[in-house]
This record gives sequence, C-alpha cells and structure tokens, in this order.
Amino acid sequence: MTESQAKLAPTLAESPARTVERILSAAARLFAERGMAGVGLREITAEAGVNLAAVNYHFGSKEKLLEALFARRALPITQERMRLLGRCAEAPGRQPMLEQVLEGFLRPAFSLGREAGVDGATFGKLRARLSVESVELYRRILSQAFDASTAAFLEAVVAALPDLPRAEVEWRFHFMLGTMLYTMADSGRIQSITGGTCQPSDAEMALAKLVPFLCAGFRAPPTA
Amino acid sequence: MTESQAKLAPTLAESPARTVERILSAAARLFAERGMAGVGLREITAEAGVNLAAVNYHFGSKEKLLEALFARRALPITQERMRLLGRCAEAPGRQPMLEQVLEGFLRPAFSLGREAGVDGATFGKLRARLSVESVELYRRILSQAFDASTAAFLEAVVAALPDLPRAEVEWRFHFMLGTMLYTMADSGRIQSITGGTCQPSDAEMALAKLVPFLCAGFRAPPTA
DNA sequence: GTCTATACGCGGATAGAC
DNA sequence: GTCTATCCGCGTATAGAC
Repeated sequence: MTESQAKLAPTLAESPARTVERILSAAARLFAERGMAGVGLREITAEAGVNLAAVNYHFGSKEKLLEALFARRALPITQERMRLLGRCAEAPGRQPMLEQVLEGFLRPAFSLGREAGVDGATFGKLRARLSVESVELYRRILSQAFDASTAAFLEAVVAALPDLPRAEVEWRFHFMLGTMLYTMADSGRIQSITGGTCQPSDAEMALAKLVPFLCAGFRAPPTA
Repeated sequence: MTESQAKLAPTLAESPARTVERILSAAARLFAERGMAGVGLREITAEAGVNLAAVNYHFGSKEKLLEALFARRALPITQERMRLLGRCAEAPGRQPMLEQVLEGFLRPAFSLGREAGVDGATFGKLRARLSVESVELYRRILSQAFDASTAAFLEAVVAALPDLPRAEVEWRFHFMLGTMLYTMADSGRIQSITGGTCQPSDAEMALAKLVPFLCAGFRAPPTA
C-alpha cells in the first residue's frame, strides 16, 4: 500500500495487496477451463493464495466476479475491432470489402485477450459457453460488452452487400456468430468425428478457413 | 409393474411405478430451460411428484440422469437422419446432392424430439449447451449419441464435393455444426443486436436460410 | 481499508429404516 | 422399492483482527 512497500518489494514476494489481480487471474483460468458451475470459490481463492472471503469483499459475489472479469477482457477485443473496421476501405490491391470487414470482426475475437496470464483462446471458451446459456445475467454481460461494436459490423456488412435484403444479412450474421463461437469453444467434436486432422484451436488456420467460407455464404443469392 | 395394475389403471391416477418416466420428463424440461447447474434435484423431484432420493435410486446420480435422458432423445434424431441420408439421390427435378444431404442432417436436429412433453427446440437448447462445454462426461454423451451418424454425413458431403480436399470439407463441416448448434441455442444475441427481426426459434425459417448459406460456403474454392 | 475466521442455508449424495 | 435423516461441500454474510 505505502510507497515503502513498493520500494522494498522483494523479487519473490507474494505480491501483497494485489489480491484483486490474483483473484481475477485465477478465476479467468478456472472459469474458462471448467465453466462457471464447475469451479468453486474455495478453489479460486486457494489458487490465488487469498482468503475465501476476499472474493465477496472485493467483488460482491461470484457472479459479479465474472462480470468484472468479462468487462476487462472484452474491452481490448471491441477496441481492436473498431480500429480494424475504421481501416477497412475499398482500394485496388486490397481484398474485397466483405473480406476485410469479416476479418476485422473475427481476428480480435480469436487472438486477443492475452493478459494477466490467460491467453485469448481460454477466454474465448468462457465467452462461447456464456453465449449459449439462457441465464439472464450472462445475456446482459455479453450484450453490454459486445452489442455496440457488433452492430457497427452488421451495418458494415449490410453496406458491403447492397443487393441483399437486410433480413437476409441478419440471418447470415447470426450464422457467422455461430461459427465463430463454436470454433472458439473448441468442443472437440470435429476431432472426435474425423480423428483430429482439423484443429479449431489453431486460430490463424481457423481464420484462413473461416473468412472465405463465410464470404461465400454471405454472397449466396437471397432466399426465395 | 404387474398386468393387473395396467388393467385397473384409473384415469386420474398418480401413475405409480412410472416414477422413472415422470423424472425423465421433468428433468428434460428443467435441464433444457435452465441448464444442468441451474436446477436442483429437489425441484425436479417436486415437479415429478416423487421423492428426492428416487433420482439417485433409479439413475445413480444427477449426471447419470442426464445421460439417460440424452440417450433417449438423441436416438430418434439420428434414426431420422440416417433415413433421410438413404433417400438422398442425384435425380432430375430434385435439388443438388449437397442441398439434400445438408437438409437431411439439419432438419431432424431442428424438428425432432417431441416426446414426453418436451418439444424439439427445448432439447436442442440443452444439446447446444453441452456441445460447448469441455466437461468430459458431456463430450462422451454427445460422442456416443451422434458421432456415428455425423461421420456418415461427413462422408456424404465429401462425396458430393469431389473437387474439395477432405481437410477443407472437415473445417466447413465444423463450421456447419457451429451454425446449427448456435441456432438451436437461441441465445437471443441476434435479436439483441437487430431488435428482433430475425428469429432463430423459427425452425422452418432457419432451415430455409441455413441450407443455401451453408451450401454456398461449402462450394467456395479451396483455401490456398 | 484489507483481510481473516467462522457460521448459515442450500445443494447433491447416501445409509439405513420401513 | 421407497422414504427419512443425515452428511459434506457450496456460495454467501458478517464480526472483528490488523
């Protein structure tokens, strides 16, 4: 707390007063690995090396802890998304507009979030789980974190496909969310079916396969 | 249990000895609505009108109950899938092979499972939730229920796209699973973003939008 | 302000009475 | 076969140490 502590901080110290960070870090990893219901506060606090009650003191509840964790991780993703969207432009030598927009939407989701010891893929799993739940709290968390930037991308796709009715674009955008989230979830199903030749955990490969697939789908003729 | 009971069964009876059925029915509805962690055994047994311990007596555990429930619901889906796959054929006046195969795969998932008071959509939500979890038990349940029929459909898609490398087909098949499961989950995200014009809960509409989108994606040129 | 020890109520699970 | 009583671990709340 005081400056003297910071000055004297030993190399191998327990990093006192960083309780909040330690909890967030442990919770991020454990929630993402085993889900909200699969891990208890006692395990989180043990891993973080703090007292059980610290979670409720600093965050208020297990759910609020998730909320805090999520807000922190989602921000860099949406920021990077908006930055990439701003860079999209029709120009000779560049990819078509639709490809640029989809890549701008998908890449941050796959590659970002590597802070505080939890990589982006792990956070992606947590996000994918929350995304299929119908718990009101989870829907609120996701809405708050992603709706604004996602809506901006939907508009960009609508603009990139002027001949497609808006309703059609919305359906296909919904399908895109499905492919994105299911790939982030890395459920192991496709490996189970094929024997492991296809590895959704390879983010760069997933992007390379996903963007052309989705663009072709978006460009299909409108449904009768 | 005995024949005499069946003969004398009163119209409004508590249906004794149908305890197992009553539990399965209640659990199917509640699990699908609020997820595995969101509902307790006390609520399930109360709804079923049976004693708390009956679940553990008849099934062994909450997880085993889920397993039993899932096996029962998945079977009609895979059976219908295989029946439709057998009917797929290249013929004048019919849709192209790929469209037939995808429709055969997707339609039973969206429309089937209406037994014991729980409609297909509700079961679909449960299925979608399990599908993004990394709990070993859930993976085993899904594998056991769906791997065989799914593998058969993967082969059919490979055959319908002879110019596409197998690895490419596998990636796209994986993407298809994502669109299917996310649509079944009916997460409310697309409604939240668009204001509700697109309704994934409309199974017939979802199929009509999904099949052309996916076929176009499958038919995209192979990735470099 | 931070953190700890401790207690309460509820969850799934189980042993044993009937 | 069925039910009651009980167990242990969970999230949570709080009193008080530092």
